[in-house]
Amino acid sequence: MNWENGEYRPQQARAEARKERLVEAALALFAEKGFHAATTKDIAASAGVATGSFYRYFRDKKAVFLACMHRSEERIMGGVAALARRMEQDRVPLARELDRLVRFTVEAHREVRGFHREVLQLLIADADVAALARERETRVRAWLARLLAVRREQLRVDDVEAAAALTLDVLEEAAHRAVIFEADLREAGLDEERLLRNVVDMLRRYLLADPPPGGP
Amino acid sequence: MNWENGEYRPQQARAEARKERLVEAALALFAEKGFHAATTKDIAASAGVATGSFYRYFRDKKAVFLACMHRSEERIMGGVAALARRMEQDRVPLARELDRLVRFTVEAHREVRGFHREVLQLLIADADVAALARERETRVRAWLARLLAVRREQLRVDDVEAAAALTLDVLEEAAHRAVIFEADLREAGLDEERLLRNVVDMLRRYLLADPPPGGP
Amino acid sequence: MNWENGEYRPQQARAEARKERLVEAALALFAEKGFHAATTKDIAASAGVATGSFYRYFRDKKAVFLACMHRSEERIMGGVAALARRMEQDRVPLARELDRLVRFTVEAHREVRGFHREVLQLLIADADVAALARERETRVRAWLARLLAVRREQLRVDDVEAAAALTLDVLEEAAHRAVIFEADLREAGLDEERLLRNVVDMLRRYLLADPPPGGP
Amino acid sequence: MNWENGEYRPQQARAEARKERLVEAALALFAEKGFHAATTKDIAASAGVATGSFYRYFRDKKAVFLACMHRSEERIMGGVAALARRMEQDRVPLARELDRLVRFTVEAHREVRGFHREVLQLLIADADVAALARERETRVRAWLARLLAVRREQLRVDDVEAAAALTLDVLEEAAHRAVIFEADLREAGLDEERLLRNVVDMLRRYLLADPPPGGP
DNA sequence: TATGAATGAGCTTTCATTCAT
DNA sequence: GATGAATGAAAGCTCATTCAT
Repeated sequence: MNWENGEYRPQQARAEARKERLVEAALALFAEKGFHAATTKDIAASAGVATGSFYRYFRDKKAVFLACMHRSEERIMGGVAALARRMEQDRVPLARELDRLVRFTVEAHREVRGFHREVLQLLIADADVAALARERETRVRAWLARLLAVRREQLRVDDVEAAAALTLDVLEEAAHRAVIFEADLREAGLDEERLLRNVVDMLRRYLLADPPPGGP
Repeated sequence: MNWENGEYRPQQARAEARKERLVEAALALFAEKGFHAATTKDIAASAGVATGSFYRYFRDKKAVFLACMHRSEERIMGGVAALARRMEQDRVPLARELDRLVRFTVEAHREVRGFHREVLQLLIADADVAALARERETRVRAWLARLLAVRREQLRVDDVEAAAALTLDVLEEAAHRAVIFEADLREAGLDEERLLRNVVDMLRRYLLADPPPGGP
Repeated sequence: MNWENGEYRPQQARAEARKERLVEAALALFAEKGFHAATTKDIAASAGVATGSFYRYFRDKKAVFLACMHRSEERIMGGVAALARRMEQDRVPLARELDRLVRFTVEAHREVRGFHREVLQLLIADADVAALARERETRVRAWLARLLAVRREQLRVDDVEAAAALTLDVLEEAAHRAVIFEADLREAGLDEERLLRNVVDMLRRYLLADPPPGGP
Repeated sequence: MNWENGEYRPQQARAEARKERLVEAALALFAEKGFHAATTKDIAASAGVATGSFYRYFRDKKAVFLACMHRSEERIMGGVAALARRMEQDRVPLARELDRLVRFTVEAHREVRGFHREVLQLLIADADVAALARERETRVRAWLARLLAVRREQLRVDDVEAAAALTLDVLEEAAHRAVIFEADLREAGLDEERLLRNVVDMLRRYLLADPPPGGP
């Protein structure tokens, strides 16, 4: 057999597809109903497999949650890598890159959605979840810190570490607002575009030595 | 009888005190263990009443959660009102008020802590929770929008609505970071003070027409 | 609360009766179907209570099994004590006492029956069961050793310890045969009386310096 | 096809070897972990065949258990036959033959060990197991009865049938004690040798018209 | 009215058995 | 024929809710 971290590593294409479907189903259900409310039966049924089959691929419910976290990270990091490549190819001023970054973060979160909430939830209770989440955070933060560091001459802030951390927080929070609570936005008489323009403006003012003139 | 929104409105002082204790106990347990892990038996026992008595005061487990949300709002809004009064009494430039606001938000969250996490959790699955949360948000946002509006001459942003919304998001997110994930902060080589100074700086640059010179 | 060794010690008469019924039902079902085949649902239903109620009285399935062992021991030891008293009152030659002992052992086992088999079964897998069983054995063996020791002048064997152990084995085995496998006996063309007379005869020849003349 | 009593009767040598291995593996696992704890997956894996192949050779789990019983009987009866032959060759007094018989029984049980326990277990719940066990018992008892009958002039008991039955019981019980519960023996301050000498002594006193003088 | 024992639906997980490959 | 992944019924146990006292 071929087990690793409570997950079965399938050799065959069909098995891989099945496991894929299970992770996908779990991701959706965790996002929709939360970790506790989403039952393994639900997940299996939603993936079109029998209850027992779930346990061929994952040692227990937590294992599939961790797999979902990995999946979610892959997506985010895949996007981040693509973005980084694009930024490398056509160099533009940081002011415009910040705009891209904000738009990208929102799009990336649109897929991961409610699942993130569950991670925050289990973070407290479970050490494995906490470790994985922190690891991911650290990686993204490091990437952003490097990004800022190599553009230091454009910055007004000295403390690049702290700036990266706060920028990331703002990006995430804005994405949450835009994606998860669109209803809130509407009720507040706002819309996504108006919010995001303000976010970009705020980050520019905060980070850049020479922000573009004009408000959001 | 006198039921309202799944809660019993007690006439007698003793009953009022009991209900009080139940909400208090629930708030603590929800924050500590989460909505699902905190059992009604736990809550009742922790409040010093019998399991069955719980259901004299609340229609079900969700009802006490909503009551906790009200309680949590009362606290926040009480603090907000006190802050507003203080701001009214000794008028200082918005730049300094922003500093106060950030510190206050962190302190306010320190008390409500884990419970907030649960609200975010149930927000998605439950319409009542969502409605209540939105209502609260709206009220706080309106307050902040008014605060900014009357200091319009100090602002560089025109869209006060959007600015209030974004400012609130940043405040909340920063509070979460500072209060809930201190461990993360430490691991990232940061500390609360460094984070908060950056938050204040960012908000000043974003909001103020004439921000104080110097970085965070 | 009042928990002890995975068992709830009820204060009230009604609760006591319920627990009683549960132990009784468990004893019967374990004897009839074995530990694994007897489900907690079965036990609860057979005792006339809900599944969940089972777990108010016993921490888990093993706990009720241990309770059954205690119950079974109480019965055996109660009988042994009564027998010992009777033996004390009207002193008769050991030869006749052995007859009594055999008859008594059979009767005692008739009640406990198949449950004993389960004890033997779980003995191997579970340390708690093993400890309890060994303790009981030791106590009975000690009692029998004392019985023989004070009648030493009637014995032909010197090694009272070993004699007591073997006698006990023979008693138990004979009781099993007589009680559990009556069908076997019948098929073998035997009957209980014929078997027991042989047992008594064997023990007399083995133990007594001066066994009564004549065969079984 | 060629099915019989839930077992497939293979024609080919390779298939025969496979079935053999399955029975052997099952025997070991039943003895080690018990009927319920030993899974068909375990058994198949331990025999080096696929899970599904198990069901080509046995209708279900019970079928392999019955096959194990047959296998166990073959062993016992093989040993009995060998013993009988040896007894036929060098005729010695029954007193010495009893000693051999006791030692032999213990050795025979040492191999079958835990499996016997499982038979006792399933005996009650399952008619087929009971029938098979009874059949085996009957055969051995008949053999012992014949053995005693042809040595009738050395016996003090008349009822050879009953004597054979009881002797067998004692042999089995002693073997159990000696093999399975060595720990118990030690705790009781005894050892195997001391127990077995007493058993031989007891059987001699019980069976023989002219037992050797001296105690165990 | 307050109590807390009783309820039972529903959860996660296991495993004898089947069946597509 | 052999394989081992897939199946799903059923296990032990929990807990929101009810109800007799």
